[in-house]
Amino acid sequence: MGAAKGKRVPRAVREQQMMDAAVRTFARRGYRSASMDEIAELVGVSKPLVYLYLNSKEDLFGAVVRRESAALVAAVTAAVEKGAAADRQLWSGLTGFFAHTAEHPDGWAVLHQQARSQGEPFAAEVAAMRAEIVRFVTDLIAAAAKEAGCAGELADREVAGLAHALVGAAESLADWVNVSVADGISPPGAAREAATTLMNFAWSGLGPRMHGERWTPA
Amino acid sequence: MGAAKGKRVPRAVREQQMMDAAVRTFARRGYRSASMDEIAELVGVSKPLVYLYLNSKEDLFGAVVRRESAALVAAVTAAVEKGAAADRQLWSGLTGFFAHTAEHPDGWAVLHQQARSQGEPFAAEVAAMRAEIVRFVTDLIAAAAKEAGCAGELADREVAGLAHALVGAAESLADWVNVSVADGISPPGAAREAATTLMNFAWSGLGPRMHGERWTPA
Amino acid sequence: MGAAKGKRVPRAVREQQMMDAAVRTFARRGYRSASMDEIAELVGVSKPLVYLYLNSKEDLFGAVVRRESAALVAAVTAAVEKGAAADRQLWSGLTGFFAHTAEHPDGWAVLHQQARSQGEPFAAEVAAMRAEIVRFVTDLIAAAAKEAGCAGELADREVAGLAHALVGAAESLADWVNVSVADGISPPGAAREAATTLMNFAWSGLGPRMHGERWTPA
Amino acid sequence: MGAAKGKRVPRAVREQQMMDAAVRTFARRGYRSASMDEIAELVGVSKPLVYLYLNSKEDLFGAVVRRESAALVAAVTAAVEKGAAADRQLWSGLTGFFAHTAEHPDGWAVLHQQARSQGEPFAAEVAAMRAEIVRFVTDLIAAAAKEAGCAGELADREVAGLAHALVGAAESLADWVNVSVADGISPPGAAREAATTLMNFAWSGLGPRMHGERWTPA
DNA sequence: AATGAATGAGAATTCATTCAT
DNA sequence: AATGAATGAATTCTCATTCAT
Repeated sequence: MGAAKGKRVPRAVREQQMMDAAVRTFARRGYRSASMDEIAELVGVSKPLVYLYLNSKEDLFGAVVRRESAALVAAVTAAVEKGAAADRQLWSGLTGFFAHTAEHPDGWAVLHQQARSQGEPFAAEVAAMRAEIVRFVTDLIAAAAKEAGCAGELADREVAGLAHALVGAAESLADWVNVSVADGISPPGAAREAATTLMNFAWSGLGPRMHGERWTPA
Repeated sequence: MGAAKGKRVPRAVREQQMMDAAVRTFARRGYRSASMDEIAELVGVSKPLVYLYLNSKEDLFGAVVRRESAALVAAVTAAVEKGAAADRQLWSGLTGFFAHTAEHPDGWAVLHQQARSQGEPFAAEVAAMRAEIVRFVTDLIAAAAKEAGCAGELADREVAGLAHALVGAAESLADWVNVSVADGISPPGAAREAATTLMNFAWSGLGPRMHGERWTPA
Repeated sequence: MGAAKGKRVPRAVREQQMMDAAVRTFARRGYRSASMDEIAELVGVSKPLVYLYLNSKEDLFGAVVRRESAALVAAVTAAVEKGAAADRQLWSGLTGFFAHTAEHPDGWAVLHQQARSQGEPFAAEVAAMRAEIVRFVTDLIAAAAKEAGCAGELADREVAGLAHALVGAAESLADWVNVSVADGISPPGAAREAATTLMNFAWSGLGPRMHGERWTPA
Repeated sequence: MGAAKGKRVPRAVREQQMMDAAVRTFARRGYRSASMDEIAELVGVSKPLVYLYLNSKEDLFGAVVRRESAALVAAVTAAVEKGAAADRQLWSGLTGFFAHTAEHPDGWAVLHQQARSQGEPFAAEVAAMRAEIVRFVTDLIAAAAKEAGCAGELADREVAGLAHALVGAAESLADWVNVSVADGISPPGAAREAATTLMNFAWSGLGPRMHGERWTPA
């Protein structure tokens, strides 16, 4: 892969190529095992150029983490149908999430598996991004509770717990979908299917679900 | 530090000491960054002895992963109230899971964060263990469906998806609980609380929950 | 920083700017640690321009050494009161030496500390310059001896030794004065003071000095 | 050269071998240009062993500087005839200095040329050692002045200046002797000759010397 | 049961230097 | 007169691993 070997590419473009290669390499090898040599070779460029543009392995990883974080948040944000009912907003956001992770499995692996298992600079960065999403979900749950006229039934801590559970469930499903799909089935359908399954689980609950009740996007 | 520096310790004991040190080191540094030097020093023995007993870093990590996997599965299995209703079994298993991860944060970190982000030998091992748990949950859900007289309502794939979602939610909650508790609240109570929160989420669903419905262990 | 960033500067001027930056950088970092990047940045031009004008790091250092050598020799030569008595000539030359090294500490550091500790091309260059000064001093001592009617008392080798001692004493005093003065006392006065101290030491000797004898410029 | 290639040498011995090789290499190449590879090869050992024992290039250089500093101070101290007259003490100390620098030219080069031109950690260390010697000389001059009944004639600052001049003269002569002798003439005689020349210069002064006066050790 | 001595193989990082414009 | 893009060649340092006792 790695960019047609044409020489003299402008810096901004090269930097993106380098980050692309880095995402791929970090996802496959892990932060420590990935070598700057491999990344440079993947871009079709010498190592010093990578250092000239991105300073160090640590900086490169940081830049990658930030870029992928921002992309994920942007994808989810863009997918949410603002103004809709809380459950509908949740469902659309989840659809965006599953679609994005399916389309960018390496970016997702860097965020979810590599960055979190590295020490403080990176784990914290991803944790912050995740906290942002958890907060979004928390707000939606609280909003839904208010809409439903539920007063005080749900303690703040329980809402937070539910949000964490929901986000964790989504992450787990994303992995499962990506693994079981590999790269065959159409992502759009799969993303909506996964989001619906999750809403059925989270919104309706397993108990009611067993009596044939089901949550639907409509 | 760690083990008392008395010499001439029997092999079986030394091996456990080494694995203890390895769990701690791998959890804190990650597989690649952890050094055999640090592990040996933590045990208070020389590196060659670690190699004599555990062969290689890879083997040591594998042994650690297997030991921690087995311990986790054993803890969950032991906690399940066999013969009880499906939801009660689920709840008791989750309680065991939360209690174990809270008591063994390093072991849980090795399994959940480190082993999964390493290449094939280890990721597969953890995946197998996880699959075992997912299958257990899947069976419980299916059993509950049968109990409820739900026929064909739940496709196999959907059940599998729900199980994955539930397991992911549990993992996420485990991290959240361990972080937010640090080492303050009593773990037993925290584990039951987390399990209950998760059952409320998973079994009753967010929708019903908002109208005051709540799942209880009793 | 450094030179105003105006473009299109004539070559001769740019070359001096580059050598100025080089003197400063070599003095502070040493030959090996100084980087062409830093020098170029200090001038406010790109590295290729430095190479275009000065060929290589080695050439640049050589040019700097030669320029600073010549400047030092010129300063001393200009300060010597030709035709005066030998001791008076020596004193005036020393005054010029101390004044120059105080005014050009970076140039002096490059000559005295950096160039001498580098390999053959540069150490030899500085040694040649130093030899020139030693010869000048040697001649002065020989002349003084002749004036004093001292015949054969002083072997050539001893005169050479005395000259080397005197030059070394001057170098040492130059460092001491520059350090202890930092940038406080007026350099002109300091230079004359140092020269007088040294003449007292070298010409009168410590023994006589202790009985109140003292050498004076007049 | 470098130690018979026999394997399994005790650590303490190896460390000395490494420092010997380092002195030689640093003296010839300079701190920056010397490579750990070359040092290791000179010892007949692999690079990792050098790092295992001496930590880093910086630490190795520091260890070398401290060892050579201590050796020089010890040599001078041992050579001083305690209790003798001030000039005699000075002469004997100088003899020790010239003998030591002649016997350990690489050590002297590391101290005088390399360490001083490196940045703060090392330059300061050598400066401290040198200051110790300057103080010793200062005290001798002051003592001589007191012996001579010279009261207040010599200001403290002038004494300090004279001491600096004397030390610088000695350093310069050491270089000159080592260069002009290379490794031919008997060092003991050369050291005494250099010391005597310097005492003639410093103690009697050039002026008196020209009238046939001469300082003698006796 | 245990260790001091030693290394092969790599990894990140830096730097003087050139090419094409 | 001047520069953005690019690299070959080191160099420091680390680590899993073994040997001889």
